[in-house]
Amino acid sequence: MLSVATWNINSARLRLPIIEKYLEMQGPDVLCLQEIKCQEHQFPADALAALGYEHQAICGQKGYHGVATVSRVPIREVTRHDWQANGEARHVGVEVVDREVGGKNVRIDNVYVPAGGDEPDREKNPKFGQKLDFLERMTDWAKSLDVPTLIVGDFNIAPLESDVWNHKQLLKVVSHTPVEVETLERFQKAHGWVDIGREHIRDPERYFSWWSYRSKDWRVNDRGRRLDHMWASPEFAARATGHSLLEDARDWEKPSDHIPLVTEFDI
DNA sequence: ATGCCGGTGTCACACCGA
Repeated sequence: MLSVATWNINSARLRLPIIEKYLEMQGPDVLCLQEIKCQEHQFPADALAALGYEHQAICGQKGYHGVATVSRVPIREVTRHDWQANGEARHVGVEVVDREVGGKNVRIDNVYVPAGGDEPDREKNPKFGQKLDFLERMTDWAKSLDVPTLIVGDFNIAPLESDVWNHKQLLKVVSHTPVEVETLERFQKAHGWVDIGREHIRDPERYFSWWSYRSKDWRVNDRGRRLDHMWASPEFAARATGHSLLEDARDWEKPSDHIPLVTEFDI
């Protein structure tokens, strides 16, 4: 049994109390955090180790972005890709020690895809181009993968109509534009990734993982999007036995605007 | 719904999120 969770935490330091609450409540074997918003030496490593998450791979930077994978089962950091080619901390890849699928140790890649700015036009908005380029480099990486891999994190794209509160209203909003969805589809096809979330909560059922801070009464208005994902190699995904969301976490004290997702595997 | 919120960093604001 191996359980893996992903959560865009929007500051690991500010939200240490709810990280601890989550780990004590759900106790996944591995937790992948995005937007830790700190440098590696500022990450609350000791507090998480005290809860049993002593194996850690942290890729941070000052103030923004940053990812960390913490685990209570042994992991080995294997890569940090700079898929945006600008030095930002948006990926860390680990191997899970002695957990095999098809005779090979499984890998978990934790990624924070760039948001992409406001305007969905790479001529007017360089950040949008950087987001697409990031995904193209991820796709090149995926083509060469030869180990069972789980890639999780904030993809900052809600690909399906049922992944957003209003498909038509969001067609020109970055995160749900056709060009982003097509670019993500090319990534998916490059490795045959299985969208584990949608294997368990099937389209067209509502499935959101993020609600803006700006919309009051998030539960009433429910203007959410599915920006966070857990995608696995086919043979790895076949071992998934369960998948769930923790919507209640959006109402915790000083909440993140994202909620945690977790998948259990028979490994 | 281009923001009514909410992070960080440096010191009243900028910049970022999506």
